[in-house]
Amino acid sequence: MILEKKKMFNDFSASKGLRSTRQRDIILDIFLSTHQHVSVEELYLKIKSSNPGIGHATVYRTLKLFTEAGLAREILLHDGQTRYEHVVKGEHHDHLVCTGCNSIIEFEDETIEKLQEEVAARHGFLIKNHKMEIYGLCANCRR
Amino acid sequence: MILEKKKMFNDFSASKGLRSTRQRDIILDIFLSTHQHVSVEELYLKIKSSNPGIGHATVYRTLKLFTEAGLAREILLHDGQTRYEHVVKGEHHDHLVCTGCNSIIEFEDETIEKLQEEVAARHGFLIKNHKMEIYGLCANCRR
DNA sequence: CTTACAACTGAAATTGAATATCAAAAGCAT
DNA sequence: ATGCTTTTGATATTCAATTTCAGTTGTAAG
Ligand SMILES: [Mn+2]
Ligand SMILES: [Mn+2]
Ligand SMILES: [Zn+2]
Ligand SMILES: [Zn+2]
Repeated sequence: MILEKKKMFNDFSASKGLRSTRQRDIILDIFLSTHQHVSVEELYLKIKSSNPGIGHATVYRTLKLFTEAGLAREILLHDGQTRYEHVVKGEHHDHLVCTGCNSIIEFEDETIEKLQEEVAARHGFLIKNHKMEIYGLCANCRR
Repeated sequence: MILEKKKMFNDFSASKGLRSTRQRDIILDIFLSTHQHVSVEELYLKIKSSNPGIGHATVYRTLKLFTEAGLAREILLHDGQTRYEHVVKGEHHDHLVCTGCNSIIEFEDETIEKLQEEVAARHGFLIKNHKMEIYGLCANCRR
């Protein structure tokens, strides 16, 4: 799982002529060890604690590379913090976002995905990706 | 249509004890005259050209009021610009966003909306609102 | 093992959207 | 008209994110 991701990034680096650096290895390790939907700042602080030398800019740059390489996905919620989640090959999910406690529930719905394809086809539109976020209150926050 | 919106905002203002000001009237007029999905900066520039006195902050503040009043909706795409679109009472739509030419196609799909309700119900989640954006290439940009 | 050079890094500066501040102006109930 | 409160807008500030650039590092060739 983790090795597979590292291989993915190695292959990506090779294909792009990128170099292998200590910083990228460390950032990938720590990213893979975080929970889903980690914010850049959260990740940066976690990295700092074991590797004080690594800079802000490098973390931002490297997360963009992970996204390009297909092992991370950018998430923009409504809190001004960009988050990244882990991409699992062949899987896709969307989000229920609780505005009460900020928790995020993931879900998959094959029928919705199919209908999206149909909508796109009806407009001659070629889908690259999509996002769907449902905002509201989770079971805990409702009562 | 436009009169109805103005009434909506008047009612909202009254209910909140807000005052009626020249600036809010102008901003509402010009907002209602813009295309869908106008960015704050676009709107601000349009306002400036006929009303040089009106400030940046007022435009931001007033758009938030429109959103609260239920006649505008905030849209965050991936270009770092907050956009606002017109809300038509009783209607809802989502977006196909072309990454080639930045055009936006609106669509409605009642079945998808129903399925979202079901997903939420399955998780005991109470929906307040949602957004769905499908990114890709429009018919023109495909070829 | 050098050397050469492009890629990479990180501290610091910069950008840019959005918000906060606060004195002056304007709305409104009396 | 008066008095009080809201609103405004120039300006400052915030904060995430990007850019800059001099120094460092990876790597391929000699
Ligand atoms: Mn997720
Ligand atoms: Mn729209
Ligand atoms: Zn919750
Ligand atoms: Zn297009």
